[in-house]
Amino acid sequence: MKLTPVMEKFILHWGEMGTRWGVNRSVAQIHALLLMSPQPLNAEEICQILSLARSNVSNSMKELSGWGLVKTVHVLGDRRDHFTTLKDAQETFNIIVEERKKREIDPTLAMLKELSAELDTDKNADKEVKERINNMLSFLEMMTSWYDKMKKLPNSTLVTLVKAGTTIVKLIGKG
Amino acid sequence: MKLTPVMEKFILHWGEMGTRWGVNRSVAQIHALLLMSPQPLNAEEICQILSLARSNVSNSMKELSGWGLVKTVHVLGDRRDHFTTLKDAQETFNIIVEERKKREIDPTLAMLKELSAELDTDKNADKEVKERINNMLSFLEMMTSWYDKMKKLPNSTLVTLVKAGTTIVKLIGKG
DNA sequence: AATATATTTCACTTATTACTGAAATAAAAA
DNA sequence: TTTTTATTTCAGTAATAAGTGAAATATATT
Repeated sequence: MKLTPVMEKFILHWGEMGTRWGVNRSVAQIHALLLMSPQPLNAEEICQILSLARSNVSNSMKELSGWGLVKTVHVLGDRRDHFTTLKDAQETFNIIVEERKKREIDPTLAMLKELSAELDTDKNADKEVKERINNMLSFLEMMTSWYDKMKKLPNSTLVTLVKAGTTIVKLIGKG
Repeated sequence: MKLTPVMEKFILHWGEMGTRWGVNRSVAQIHALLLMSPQPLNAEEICQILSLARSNVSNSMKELSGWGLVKTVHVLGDRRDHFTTLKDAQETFNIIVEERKKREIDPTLAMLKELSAELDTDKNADKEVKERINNMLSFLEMMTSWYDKMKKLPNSTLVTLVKAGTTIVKLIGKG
């Protein structure tokens, strides 16, 4: 496959953005390439298009699979693995949010709960520190319980909600 | 100031999490320390408590100020700068979201608009590529316009909304 | 102005992460 | 079973980012 200038720009931008999100450039570039590619691509093709080492692609595919962003598919009469990614922005977003929650928010919640418990049994614990830990803990709990409810809704309902925007505020009689 | 075991755990965890979010460990640790500290701290104290070089603290403070997370204050009769951070989880969250939007979403939106325009003037542009770029663009536009509306609301209203959760869905007659 | 203190800059070192290429392993075809 | 093809592992290298300490600059005090 030959990259069009548009594809190339997209891939390069995605690669740079990836680095800001703790995803390495190769991984993000491969994801971007698969987003643009009309067909699934095999590892060899990815190497060639992005000028990456075969081993790098192999590891990157594992990383992307770990995020649930890439699927391995097969082409009739071809032994090699081929890769595709979800093409819908909203679904992609949902997956990334879910993964980040699992990797970053959940451990933080666990840590805060632990600390909160420790502070409860400690008589000379600083009151302010206690307050702040609990403030953080309840904020995160509020957010995650909201998130858990929202993720049960179908995407179409979410879109309706988001588009309704602040008219909801009027319905609920606040603001 | 002497760190309690709770503070220490919190700071170390925050430091690790920072690295996953593209913030370096020192910066995140300093932020965590200021979150816990009852009083504003000067650079020297921060060095000593976290065992960091003076220059590292200097640069980290600049980084944190850039994010709008830290304020410089003064103590009567002391020439040195002292630093504090917002103590409220929700406000902190708001600031970080706003900054990340500015740094990551806005440039991506600009890029997508550019590509979308390019594809419009290109007669042999791949239809699918066009579709995906536009799908992404409209998703991000939807999200940012929603975000812009939400950020105008006072925090208390947001809390009400979040706590209402899916009961809103019933009000709006969906799901 | 001279001295003392506080802060920043910068060249350098150290640590971390990304990437490569060769070798090992796995899987299929002959 | 041997050969071919595909994939992964891994040790080493390259690139990047983080952190240090000395020197320079800035700011206040005497």
